Amino acid sequence: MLVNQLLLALPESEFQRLAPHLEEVSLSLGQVLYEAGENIKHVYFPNRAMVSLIAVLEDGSTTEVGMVGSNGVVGYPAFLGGDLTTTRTIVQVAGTAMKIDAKLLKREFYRGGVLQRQLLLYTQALLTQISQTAACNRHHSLEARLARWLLTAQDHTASDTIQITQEFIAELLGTRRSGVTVAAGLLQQAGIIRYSRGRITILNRLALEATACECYGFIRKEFDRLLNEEQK
Amino acid sequence: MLVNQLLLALPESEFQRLAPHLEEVSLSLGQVLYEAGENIKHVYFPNRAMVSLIAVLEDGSTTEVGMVGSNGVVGYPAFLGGDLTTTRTIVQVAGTAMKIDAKLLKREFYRGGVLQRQLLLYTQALLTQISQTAACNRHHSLEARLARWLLTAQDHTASDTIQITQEFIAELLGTRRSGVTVAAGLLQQAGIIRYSRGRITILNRLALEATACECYGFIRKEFDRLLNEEQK
DNA sequence: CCGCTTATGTACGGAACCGTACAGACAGGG
DNA sequence: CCCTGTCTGTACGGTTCCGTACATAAGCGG
Repeated sequence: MLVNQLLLALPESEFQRLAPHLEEVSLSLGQVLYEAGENIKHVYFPNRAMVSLIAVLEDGSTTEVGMVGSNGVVGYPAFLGGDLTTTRTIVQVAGTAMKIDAKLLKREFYRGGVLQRQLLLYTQALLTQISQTAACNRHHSLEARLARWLLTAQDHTASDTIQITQEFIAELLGTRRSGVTVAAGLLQQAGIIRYSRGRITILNRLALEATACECYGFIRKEFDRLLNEEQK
Repeated sequence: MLVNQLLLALPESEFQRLAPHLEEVSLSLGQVLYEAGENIKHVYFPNRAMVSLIAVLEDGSTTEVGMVGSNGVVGYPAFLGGDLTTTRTIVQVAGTAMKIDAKLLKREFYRGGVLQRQLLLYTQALLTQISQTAACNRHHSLEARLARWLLTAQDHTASDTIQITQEFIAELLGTRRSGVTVAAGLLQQAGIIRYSRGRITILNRLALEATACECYGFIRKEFDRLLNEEQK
């Protein structure tokens, strides 16, 4: 079902131009949408799925720089014009997305209109998210960053359980797996989450918010400002 | 003198539309172009000046997320549409810039054309820069990041001396001043730089490149690809 | 030339995290 | 029901960097 907010914000006439070319596809957990350096052929508008943008360093170490959910779009190089992406892009929470040919979207983008405006606003929101993440990575503790990640992940899903192993979280946070085990253990002991073999359940969201760094609220607020204001 | 590459890349006709509204202003060291959260009234196209985008956390700690020189533009929220900026923006290397009213630039941007294309390509380059910085901040040592910063700063200036105190570098790298002293001391002992009361001279650029992390070359290559390719 | 401000050098205990290793615990297939 | 692969818990020395403090040095104004 189409729930992507960028698409839903389009006026009927603009949406009808895209509609024939939108294909609903299912995104499965772990699916790689693009590898770093790859040419973008398709753009995805997630519906209740969540996708990570991951920077990959030469030694193979990784860091998640952005998370895209049903309020966003995956594949910004398609409309910004650079074509190639520099971040590995992986499905983190399974779901569906509306898929569209990159060149076609680019053509529609250059017509201007609400589509263009929405995509540019989303780009700015993403810039804020990534910028804040860069600062967060310098200043905030692993536990705080883990809490932030869990909150954001939950925002992008309906449910309060997330399927992901500690190994994978470690790659996103750019740290060791055993570090995640310790941090997650603290949260679990405090009764904030429950953890078992690749399934995390959030038990106490308020406490999680208290543990997370400011970056969670900061980014969320900016997304609201940029993307939800006009729906009033 | 106008040397900003984004403006120079415009065809004569487009440039003439902007020209009457462009004002050459001098940017002095330490000048704050925008504070975080501020509404953007003017956009700047630097000429041989360098400007830092700085994320500011609640406790006042800071981290530089991007550096803009004469190949770029300062004030992306003006044309992306979000108006407000979330990063403090400071002149790091004095020089001049072409200044233009934000609303006016936005209007020209929405006409499409080469201006729009150039600004969007630059936005993608900036996204790459910030993303890489986020990963860099997790994985690379202070010394490597310092070396990268010096190289990038030199790229944005004509000369091989940079005016900046260790205190200020510390704020950009998101670390302590005394940490910078140690890292800079290592570079100085190796004969790579010379340092004295707010003036750094780069003596051996090749050695500096060997010390810097991969992020320097990675970002530079992507900027070349996106912004210099079409001038062929 | 003196004194003051600003910039840099250095030190030191402590915290967070790394790299690595290994043990235990759980789930699913044979 | 056991075996195996996967996931999680834990440990430990080492490293980097933090927070803080204090000392030295370089320039500038008077």
